[in-house]
Amino acid sequence: MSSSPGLAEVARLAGVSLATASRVVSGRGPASAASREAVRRAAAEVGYVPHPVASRLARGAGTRILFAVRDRRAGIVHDPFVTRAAAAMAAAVDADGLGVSLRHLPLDAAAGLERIAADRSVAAVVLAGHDSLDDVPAGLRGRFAAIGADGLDVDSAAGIGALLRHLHVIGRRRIALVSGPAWLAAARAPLGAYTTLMREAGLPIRVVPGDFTAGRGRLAAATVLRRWPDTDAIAAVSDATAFGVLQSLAAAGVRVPCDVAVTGFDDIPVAACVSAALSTATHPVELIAAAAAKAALGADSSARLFPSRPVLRSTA
Amino acid sequence: MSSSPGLAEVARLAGVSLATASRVVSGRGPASAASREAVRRAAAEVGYVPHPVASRLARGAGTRILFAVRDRRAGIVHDPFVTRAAAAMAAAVDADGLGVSLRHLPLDAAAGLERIAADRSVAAVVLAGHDSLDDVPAGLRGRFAAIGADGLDVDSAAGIGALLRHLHVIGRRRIALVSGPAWLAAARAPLGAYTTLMREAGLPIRVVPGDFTAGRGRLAAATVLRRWPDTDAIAAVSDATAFGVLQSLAAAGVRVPCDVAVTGFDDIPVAACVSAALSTATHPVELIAAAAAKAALGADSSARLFPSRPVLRSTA
DNA sequence: CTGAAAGCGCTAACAT
DNA sequence: ATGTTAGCGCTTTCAG
Repeated sequence: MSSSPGLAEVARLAGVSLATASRVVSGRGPASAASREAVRRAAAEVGYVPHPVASRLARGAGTRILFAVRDRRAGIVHDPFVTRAAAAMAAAVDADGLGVSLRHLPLDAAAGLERIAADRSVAAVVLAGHDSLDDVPAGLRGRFAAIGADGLDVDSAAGIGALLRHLHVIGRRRIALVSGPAWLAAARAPLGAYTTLMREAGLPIRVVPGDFTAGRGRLAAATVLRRWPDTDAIAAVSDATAFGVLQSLAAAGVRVPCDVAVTGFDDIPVAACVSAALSTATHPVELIAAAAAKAALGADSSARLFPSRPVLRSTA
Repeated sequence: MSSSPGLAEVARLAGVSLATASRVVSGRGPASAASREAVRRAAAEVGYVPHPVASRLARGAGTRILFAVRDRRAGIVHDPFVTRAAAAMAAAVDADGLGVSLRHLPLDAAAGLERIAADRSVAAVVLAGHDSLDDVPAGLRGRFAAIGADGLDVDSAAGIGALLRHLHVIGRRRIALVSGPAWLAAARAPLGAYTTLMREAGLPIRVVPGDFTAGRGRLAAATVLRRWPDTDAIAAVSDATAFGVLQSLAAAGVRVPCDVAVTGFDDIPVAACVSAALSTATHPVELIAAAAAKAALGADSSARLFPSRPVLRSTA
């Protein structure tokens, strides 16, 4: 009933050395079937729970994976996609006894990456928003991955392609694309897919640049309507952009999908819900979560009840 | 130019003992101004970067804070609110060299909590979805916080109250509430606020239970319309519910806000955008993020390009 | 294949 | 206030 049986306890009970017990439990290094069995049994008997922190310290490995997001705005860490990703990682590494931390990196990330490489508590790094991987320090070699710049990304060309084909199938022949910003590497694939497919089908190319936001989606739709009034479909490269397009079309009295069909990309949760600009009240989830983390760590913050502010829009 | 100067190096350079250096650097324990200064200088000189993992191992503290969400569905870890919270924590603990991991706990969480308490890699725990804190093991005492059950929550009573007052100001007198499930502690505050305010204002009480989802919002709105046809406002306790209400009203030909005003709660990002059910394509952010985490940790997964599936709804 | 021993980098008594 | 001395729990050469 001691606090927590360690590997030493297990080794003694199994009649082997600490080293052997370690080899068996961690699965690295040789071990005879006999001792393997003995250690297994002993571990089960005393209810051995490994201590990842000790293990990692001994190995010189860190205990957290750092999710570093490069962006102009520090608020990027609250971006829905970033949070989805961070949470997914946090769930993914749980079983390994690791955690993930999230960090915003300004555009000139070189220095930031050096500091990360020097931090021995960092087991590995996941980068996002890094178009070029040239500035990744050597110290990170072998222990980082880059979403969106490393072949590690959604197959947006195929996704957009499937949607464009669908539009063609339902008879649309004058399809416009609201693309991502031209300078963004991640925006090339959808644009390429669009261009290729339109050419193959002998259809006109109608591209208006966007930036993944609803605001630019609104502008883009207006531009499309003005420049090519006979457009019968608009494909946007993000759901947010599509929402903007829809708003713009509604304002112009264009019926969807009879007059103009619209497609987005992402399938964010609300994509399935219609809505009007909603009157509501804020819910400071981030503040509360951060406070909870601090509180759990022992810092007794005074604030326990967080204010909610009404946000009045068009429904009330 | 050695790999990483340790505290020993700093201590030697500062001409003090390891212990003193530790005291200064960690800030715990006494230290004369003189040695404090010496250590500071030495640390800066060699570019000392503390090793949180070693520190925490020596202290017997864990290296991650575990966000444990109790719910019926394992998919709760992808809930937008959960991800927002998890990401916010991950950003909050970054500076401390800690990480956060995310875990789903089934409804009979007792066993799960025991295991968490026994895991020495866990520095602290943040609980969500735990209405009662009776089943929290003693081993977690002093190192956990509970969102929603510990006074650590949004002030929803005030938030809803402000909205209701607004509705009253704009002349609404027959206000219905789509509440949360009756058995949920978190649902009591909004309901209480509503009841109190309606009574004080001498207005009728019209409550229909919901469950925070859009689906129940739709049903609830229909119920309201049938039961109290003269209702001129519907307050929902979540934005998702409000979206459902809006859909239902639109289907019934009720104009918003002229006929019926609607309010939600949460201010989720899309609350400001209108939309029709959108045709789009999936974007498996979670899969990619999890793969990225694994890849960063050295597991060479084969999948690098993740499939996107078209989701056809009403706009195309 | 196995064991003894020397750490990983820092902290915490205890004594001075 | 400071130094000495054991560890934290596990890994890993290096012999045997």
